[in-house]
Amino acid sequence: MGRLKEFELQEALGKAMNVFWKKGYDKTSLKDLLTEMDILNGSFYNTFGNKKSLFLKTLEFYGEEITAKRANHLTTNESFKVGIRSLFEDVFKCFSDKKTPRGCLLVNSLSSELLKDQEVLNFVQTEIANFEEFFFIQLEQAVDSGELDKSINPKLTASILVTYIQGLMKLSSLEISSSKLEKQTSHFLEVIGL
Amino acid sequence: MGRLKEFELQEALGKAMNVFWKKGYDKTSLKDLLTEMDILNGSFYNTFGNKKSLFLKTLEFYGEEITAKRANHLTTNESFKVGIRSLFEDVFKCFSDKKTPRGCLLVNSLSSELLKDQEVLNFVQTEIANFEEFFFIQLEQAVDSGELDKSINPKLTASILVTYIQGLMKLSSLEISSSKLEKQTSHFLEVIGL
DNA sequence: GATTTACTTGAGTGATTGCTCAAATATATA
DNA sequence: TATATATTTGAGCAATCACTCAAGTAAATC
Repeated sequence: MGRLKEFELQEALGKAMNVFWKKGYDKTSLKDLLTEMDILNGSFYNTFGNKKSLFLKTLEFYGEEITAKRANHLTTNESFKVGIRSLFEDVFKCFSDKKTPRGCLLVNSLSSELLKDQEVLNFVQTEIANFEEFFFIQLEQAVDSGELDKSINPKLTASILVTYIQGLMKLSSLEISSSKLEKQTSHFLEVIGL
Repeated sequence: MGRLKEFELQEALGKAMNVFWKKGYDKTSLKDLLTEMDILNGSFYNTFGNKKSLFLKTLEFYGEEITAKRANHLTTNESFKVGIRSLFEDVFKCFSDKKTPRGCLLVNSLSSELLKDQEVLNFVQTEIANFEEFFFIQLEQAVDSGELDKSINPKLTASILVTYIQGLMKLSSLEISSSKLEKQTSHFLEVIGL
């Protein structure tokens, strides 16, 4: 059965994700990745194929580890209003956390050139669409149950939320004051009726 | 007084901006720039110093050429409501225009690594702050004149607008359907009372 | 213990990166 | 027309890029 792997795949993937998150895809060199993942050239290409292929795997990892956990705030809390605030609280907590890179992997690491790659573009589009769909379902439930006002349009509100969050992630990577973003978000939620 | 320049500075700057806009800072090579600007190595370094210095100049150029013209929609139209819709119309027109790169130069070209450069970060932060301040002033006027409801908070609304627009730019670079973004934006404006 | 198989190691690939520099060229002034 | 000065030209720099490959090593199976 041959020699055993000397590193844990999930652990290495997590470390790679952090590098891409912090430096962006283009500015992350193989040397950066190998150093952080603590493996050598051969092991890398043997396991992950190439840089882009690893990147796609870290996008998947991000979806499972980060986005999914954030979505949980909506499903585990008793109401949408409480849940969505809990979700944003989590986002802002990450902004202050020095260990977590600011912003969102999707926002930070994707260059225009990289998005010309159909495989990457498709993956990201799907990820965004899923996130929006998730919001939509949660919003619809909250409207149907009477928690939220009937005047709220779940479809459009879901897409507005996604757009706003993308902007928030961008601004946070511009080192805009976290408390400023927190205040405006709180106001934003009230104004759109959530 | 020596030999004359064989290219127009503003024209070359505009061409450079388009390359950065389309490919992002990192993925734009000097070869890309020289080809598009139609000048040679020496002329480049003689005139612009280096790649980063040119980039900062194109950011300035973008502020004057693109952002300023968009701001005009608010000052030349008779009301804020009409003006802001005219501004967004302009943005969406650019999304459909094949010649203009999708999204915003600031959103597309800035990598996390580049933002670690204090000069770049400061410039972008100021640009964003100015844009927000402009919205604030226009909103305040519209509220004072009675065009907009007194319940509208000009400061917070201005920052929400900036965040939303940043998100819109990001999503447009992800090739999200322009008509979808147009519909949700129209709804967004109504919901926040504009 | 021999063989097979998978992983690790590290030197090395050609291509590309941003940038330098000396020589050639063109223009305004003396 | 001669001189001073600014721009253009293109070869070439060291560094870095993603990636390859052959040799070495460790484990499972026979």
